[in-house]
Amino acid sequence: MKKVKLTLKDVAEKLGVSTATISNAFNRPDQLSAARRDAILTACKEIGYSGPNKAAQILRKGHSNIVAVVLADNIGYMVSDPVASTFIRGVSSVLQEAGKHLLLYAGNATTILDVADFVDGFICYGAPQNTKLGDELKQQSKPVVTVDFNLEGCPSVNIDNEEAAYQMALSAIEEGDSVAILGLKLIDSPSTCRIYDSPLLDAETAISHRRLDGYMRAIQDRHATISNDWIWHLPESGGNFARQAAKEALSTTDRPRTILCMSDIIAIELLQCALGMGIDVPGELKITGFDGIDEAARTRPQLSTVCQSSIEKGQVAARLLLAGDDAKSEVLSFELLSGETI
Amino acid sequence: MKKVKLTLKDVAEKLGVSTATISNAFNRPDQLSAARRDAILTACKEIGYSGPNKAAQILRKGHSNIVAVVLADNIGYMVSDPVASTFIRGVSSVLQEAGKHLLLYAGNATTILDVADFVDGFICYGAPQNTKLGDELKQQSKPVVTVDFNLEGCPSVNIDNEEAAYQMALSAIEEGDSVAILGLKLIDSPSTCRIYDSPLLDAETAISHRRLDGYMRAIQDRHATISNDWIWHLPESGGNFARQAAKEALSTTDRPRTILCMSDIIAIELLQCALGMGIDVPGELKITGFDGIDEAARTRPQLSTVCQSSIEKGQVAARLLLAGDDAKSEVLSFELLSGETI
DNA sequence: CTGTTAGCGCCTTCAG
DNA sequence: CTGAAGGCGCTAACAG
Repeated sequence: MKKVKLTLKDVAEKLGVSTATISNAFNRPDQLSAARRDAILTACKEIGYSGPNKAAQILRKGHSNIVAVVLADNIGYMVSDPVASTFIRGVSSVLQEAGKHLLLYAGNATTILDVADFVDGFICYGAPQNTKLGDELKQQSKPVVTVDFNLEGCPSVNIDNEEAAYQMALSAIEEGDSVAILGLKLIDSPSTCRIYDSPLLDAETAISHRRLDGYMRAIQDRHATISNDWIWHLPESGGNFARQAAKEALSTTDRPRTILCMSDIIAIELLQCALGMGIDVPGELKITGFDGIDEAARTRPQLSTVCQSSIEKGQVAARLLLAGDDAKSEVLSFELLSGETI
Repeated sequence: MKKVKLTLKDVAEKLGVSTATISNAFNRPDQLSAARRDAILTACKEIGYSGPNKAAQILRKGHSNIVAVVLADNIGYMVSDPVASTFIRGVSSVLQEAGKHLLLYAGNATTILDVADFVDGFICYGAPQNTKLGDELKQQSKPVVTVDFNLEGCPSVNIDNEEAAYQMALSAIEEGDSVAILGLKLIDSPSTCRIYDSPLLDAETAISHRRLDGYMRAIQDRHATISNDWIWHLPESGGNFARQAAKEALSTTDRPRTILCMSDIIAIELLQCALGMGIDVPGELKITGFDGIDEAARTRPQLSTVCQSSIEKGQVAARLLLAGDDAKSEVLSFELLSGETI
């Protein structure tokens, strides 16, 4: 209906008051009497003025109430991943309560600078696939909170991945077992493969390597055996990557006694594969997962895994970002779910 | 590192050219020689100027490259719903390619006006839970595309829900069958219940009612029987709503021969429930779903359902929005998947 | 091809 | 409580 765009100035004229008063009526109730304010507000509603233009406010005030959530990968994949979507759910609940908006950003985007100017901050879920984004994030001036990885100088939300992996592996492995690992992104390759001697990626910060460290420590403590051709790299949890790796791992002539999986999605795929091949779990093969997604509790036999609360991660990350400068990194707790696969 | 924020003017001074030239170097390559442009761009990179401030551009140009996707419900629920997240995936793929950003908006938000000023348009997935948003959407001036429902004057993306439901029901129901329906949001209630004589919601536009119409037409054509205490209202697909309704429907003394479900999520829940009670499907009970989610193809027995491509819906919706004024509504095709539950 | 100018719509002193 | 004024940082005309 209304196609004319009213400005603050128009309204001020029409009501015969100063622009400052209108502005204050909307933004600073303490600057004028309640009666006056009410009168103005209702008058505005009648003329069809819904408040100061947001684009102008963003420029003038320097903030927008928009928070960018930078996902590790493309948006499509991330949104259908149960762990990531649960995380987003956590973030959005806190943001919505705080009246902030949620801009979804792909980790494979070319740059982040095209939103850095107007966004109020970044929540970064997993190391962005495009590593350049990490640098840009450091260069720009808006606050950043990272989750499941670290960026120099930014508060982060994590669990102790090394310890979680260690405990999980320790409870799965028995003295002298032969072990294989279905990992996440360990090396720089777009497809499923064993790592062999490939140079490891970001060995210090990536959660996949923290988990790997934990697994290896447990393997040593248990005097179990593994070699680098029994460690698989998976570019991501989803799709066929897990199935391929599962097939490979199960068709080795000397099949491992225990397979440690860095995500539940992978573990579930492996479990289905194994059962399909008539392998007895856990009699002939033990399997562990990681994450504790809902579906893991519904598998038969029930998956043994590490539970971490993605929703809490999201909430904490959002709160850290909103807290501003005095935000300090948090390490969240995890819990072993001893199912029936070990 | 760099904490000083350079402005276009600063840069122009530093390089000894006019501000317009710098602006043109970034925005309108045709306005200056390639050599000059290159020189300027590299100089900018050196001083650490990454381009014109976006907030200012939004104000000045009147657009932001941000598209709001308004979900029916709260963001958290929507993101974990397989149908919705697939839709989002479709939208995001097109937007990303077009260099647009994706702002996720909850359908239960209080207002939409706080982004209308700077967003380039709205894609509305399902009727927003907060019905006020629909009115606001019409009042404001940015383009809107609706999906799975209609808003006066806005292009929309739909399938022919009535016809799809009709065909699905027709192939499930046999002469004289007794039928029940597990529906979606049919009346105004926050919990699962039978509709009885409650006033129907938005009867003309809501997809749930189009589907209901289709079901009823098939029931009539087959001389089958149903009554309004055999039609369930579910506030949403997820959670326990489906389980509750399934239990109710299966525990009636005179159990229906056929149950038509308005989503696969509901149908799968019903199927599990029925199997758990030892009911033979489809021998004693026939079930149909709606949507064609991946999981539906994996149930045992395989679910009979209506397949629609959510990803395509998302892509089409995004393209319609980007097309601007000459966008016209589209009706997408569907397909019956005759599984083993009828 | 380059420089100048007038806003985009608002918020915030500051003096009244 | 009001009115005027100076930008926030940029772009699109228009001159040159």
